[in-house]
Amino acid sequence: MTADGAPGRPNRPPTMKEIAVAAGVGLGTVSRALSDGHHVSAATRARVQDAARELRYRSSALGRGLKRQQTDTIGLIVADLSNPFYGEFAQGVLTGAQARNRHVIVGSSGEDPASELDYIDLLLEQRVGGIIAFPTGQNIESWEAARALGVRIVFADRTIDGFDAPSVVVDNAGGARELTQHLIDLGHQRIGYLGGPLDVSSGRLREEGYRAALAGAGIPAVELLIVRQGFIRETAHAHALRLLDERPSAIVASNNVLGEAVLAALRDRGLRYPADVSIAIFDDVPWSRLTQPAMTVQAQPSAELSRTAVELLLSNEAADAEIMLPTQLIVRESTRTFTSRL
Amino acid sequence: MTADGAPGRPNRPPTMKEIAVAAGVGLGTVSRALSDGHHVSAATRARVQDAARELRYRSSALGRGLKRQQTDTIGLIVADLSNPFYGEFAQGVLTGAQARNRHVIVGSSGEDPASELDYIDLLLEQRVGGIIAFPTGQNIESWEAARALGVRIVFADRTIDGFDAPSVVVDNAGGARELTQHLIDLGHQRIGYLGGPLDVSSGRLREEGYRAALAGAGIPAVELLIVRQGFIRETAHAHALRLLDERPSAIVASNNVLGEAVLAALRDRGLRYPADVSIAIFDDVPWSRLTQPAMTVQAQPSAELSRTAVELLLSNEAADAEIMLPTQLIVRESTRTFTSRL
DNA sequence: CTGAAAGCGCTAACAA
DNA sequence: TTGTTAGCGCTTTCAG
Repeated sequence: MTADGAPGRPNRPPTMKEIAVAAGVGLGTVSRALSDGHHVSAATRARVQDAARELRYRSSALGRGLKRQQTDTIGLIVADLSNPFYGEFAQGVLTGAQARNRHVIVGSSGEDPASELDYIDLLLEQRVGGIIAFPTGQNIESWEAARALGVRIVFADRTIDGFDAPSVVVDNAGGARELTQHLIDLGHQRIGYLGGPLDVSSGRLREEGYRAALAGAGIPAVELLIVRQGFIRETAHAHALRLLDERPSAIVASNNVLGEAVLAALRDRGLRYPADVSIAIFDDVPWSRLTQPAMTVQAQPSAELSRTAVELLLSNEAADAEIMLPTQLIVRESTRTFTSRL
Repeated sequence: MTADGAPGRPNRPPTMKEIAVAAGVGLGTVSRALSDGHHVSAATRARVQDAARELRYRSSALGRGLKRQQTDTIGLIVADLSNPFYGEFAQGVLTGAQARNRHVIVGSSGEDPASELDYIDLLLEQRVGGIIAFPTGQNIESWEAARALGVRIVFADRTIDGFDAPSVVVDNAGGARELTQHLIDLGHQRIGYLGGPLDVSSGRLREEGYRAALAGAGIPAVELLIVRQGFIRETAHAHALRLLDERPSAIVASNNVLGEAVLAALRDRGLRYPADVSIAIFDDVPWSRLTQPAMTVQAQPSAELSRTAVELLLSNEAADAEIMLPTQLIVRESTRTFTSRL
């Protein structure tokens, strides 16, 4: 009725040796019977398994890891789990890991290199077998060190110059360019851009895509219309307001959080979209089709992104394998033909 | 210039023994110098630390955990990381854990007891020190077993009948009641409810709150207006449509994903809110203020929820400590006075 | 303050 | 097929 052992006092789980005694076999036999099952007679194996079940045996990943000098652990470093993009990605990684009998230590860097470094060290201490990360772009030496230690590194969404790791990214430049081009096709010229920092490759490439579209149409880039910030919620609102005050006729927001900020800023200023300003967002999230009008977005295949990242981690792709996934432009109602105000 | 050691071949990280040799001291001294630093002369400690830095020493959590028979690992089992509510919660746990030099193995059960069981077993194998979970309500025996093994359990948002664990919840019943009462105060009588499963305590309590509000106002509960489903995205849309077809004048959605589904269903049916039907959502998310009209919600203090969960896990509160956090009704524009159609 | 040694639970190599 | 043994890296006695 009650739990076995003295309740209240933390019980130690049974060890293999105890199973061996209970089953009347040697230690090695238990190990074999419980793992591959090779080199053990069916009868013995059954006896061992019975004993293990009886005593509620739980193998110790600690002992196994120490002996084998490797673990089944995957490290995942995202930028911010409260951003649904990372949430979906992490969910995908978890699902993939569970299917392969692995578990995941998750870290969230907040785009802060110091925090990222913390996590790298931590994961190394845990002797993880591999790490999937959205790198901040710093800490190259630690990434090198990790790899030198035999830890497989896979970068998602971003790459780092000077450090080749297998990576899976979306076509950031192409996607941003297409998004901007869509606005240009609608007749917009004064197109604002609310973007992330340039030292993150995805941020840089999206801005390049934006600029490329402008250049392709012969529209000069106006620096006042290009506002950069940290991809982070905190400061986004103020930046969005600043951008709005430059009176663009359309705005490209380079991720979903920034898109939220633009909408909030719009509301603050009493402006309406797409009447007063067209809005296009890089990154799709569930709410984008719920707003009235619904948002025009460049969707990223987040499920495929995470699935590919896990595959890449567990496969033997070369270090310079860079898989690029296409984005998909979804035109809804937040963008419309430019009409001069007044 | 290149990494030390033969590049390409997975290098083994240096062990304490190697540090000991390099620093010309004994193994035990290295351990002491690198951990508490007690019982070691300042000079020796400095020498050891230098050697450790020199050789890029990374302690092995495996060795330490095996010897100490405990780890700094925290297990976290949520229902679905792609749901922003869990994303925010997980982010909070990660932040709290990092501040306390702990790391987190995250699992996502998808509300599936079998998956939850998988994760419990896995975390037990890893010899985690504690687990924070949104329990499915099943697997009581495994929770018991975990506790018997000395693993501290903290439940978040939900409790399980028949298993007392320290827990932090929000006032689900009170919050749902208040949300429903708000609708009643606006003159609504035919109030639909889109809810979660009854075997999850938060789902059950929210429905009870809804029913209590109705009962308090002398409004009979109409079972056709009460639609239950899995708190999950997949089937939510169809259920929302079904509920809409019952022609309620107002709807309570019992979490943010269900709220999304209601909005999408509304759009499908060509209905408008709050003109055709008032909408109130349990659970606040960033997009709720971005829709036009903005959503009336019952906000949960997710930051406080996760912070409390971590504190509870790391403290020594009694097993039956149940901390209940208040929710906050935020009335926006999606609810309005009932006016008979036609 | 410091060194030596035992042993945590497990796997793998070697004997039998 | 099975038992025995060594040892993974670390902490923690116990001597000195």
